[in-house]
Amino acid sequence: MTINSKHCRSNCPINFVLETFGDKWTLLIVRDLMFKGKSSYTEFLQSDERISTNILADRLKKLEDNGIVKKDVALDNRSKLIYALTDRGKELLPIMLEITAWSAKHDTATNAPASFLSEFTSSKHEMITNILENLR
Amino acid sequence: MTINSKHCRSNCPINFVLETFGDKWTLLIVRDLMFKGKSSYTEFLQSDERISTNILADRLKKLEDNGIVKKDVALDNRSKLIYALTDRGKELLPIMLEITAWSAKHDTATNAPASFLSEFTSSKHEMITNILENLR
DNA sequence: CTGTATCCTTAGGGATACTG
DNA sequence: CAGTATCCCTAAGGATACAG
Repeated sequence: MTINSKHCRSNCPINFVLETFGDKWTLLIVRDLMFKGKSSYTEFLQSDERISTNILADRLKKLEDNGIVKKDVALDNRSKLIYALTDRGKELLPIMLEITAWSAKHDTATNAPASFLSEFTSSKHEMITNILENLR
Repeated sequence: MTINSKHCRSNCPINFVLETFGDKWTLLIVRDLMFKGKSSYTEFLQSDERISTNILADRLKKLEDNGIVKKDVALDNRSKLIYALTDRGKELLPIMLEITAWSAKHDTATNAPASFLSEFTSSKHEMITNILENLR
């Protein structure tokens, strides 16, 4: 499957991710799934950045269309829907960690744990496999 | 220096980069500086994605304000201006490479060299120091 | 709980002309 | 060469009400 097969400004790989993630909201949903243990619509709504309901619905749909997120009925509660990252979505992890590292280094106000930077620098690979194991 | 000290939706590191790069154009300028050897206003204008002149001026200004890009007079031609990445800008390289790798894996139309993925996977660190050396 | 629908406002962006 | 200045238009986004 090719993402955004319809309209692409160029065939550049950087531009490719911009077509999907080049807005202020999409990546926050990925973050919530990847690091915050969130999986439901209402949980996404409650993030600090206060996404509005119509934007959230739109971005979730696009993420599904692009094969980054999948939606399933909860096993324990049939009226509840569960969002999760697909394998393709999980593979965004190295990007997300590099972003976190860059921010942690350059933004004094960032809330990344102080230990993160040194841990990431010294054992990047172990950290990635570790997190991936805990992502179901 | 703290980027975006004025208005921040949250103190999350992911959100932090979104405040600067969460649009369709900013990262393309970084790409042009980092990988395409571009350094002048007119060179940026000529990219495949066809940025318009007012948007380019706006994004260059913001990148300067955020300490990611610096502007200098050319040594050989005093009426020519040269843009370059600051150290902070160069430190975006790991993010850019991870983005390229993800795209190369998931977009069949991407124009990243076929060799890139295997080279990046096997010798990430060497690749990064190599590129950094050639970035002046 | 998970969205739609609607309304309204603003920001982003294209095109083009012009300038020191 | 490196931008400003305009004009205009659309997409993005906030608020809120409503619905299966």
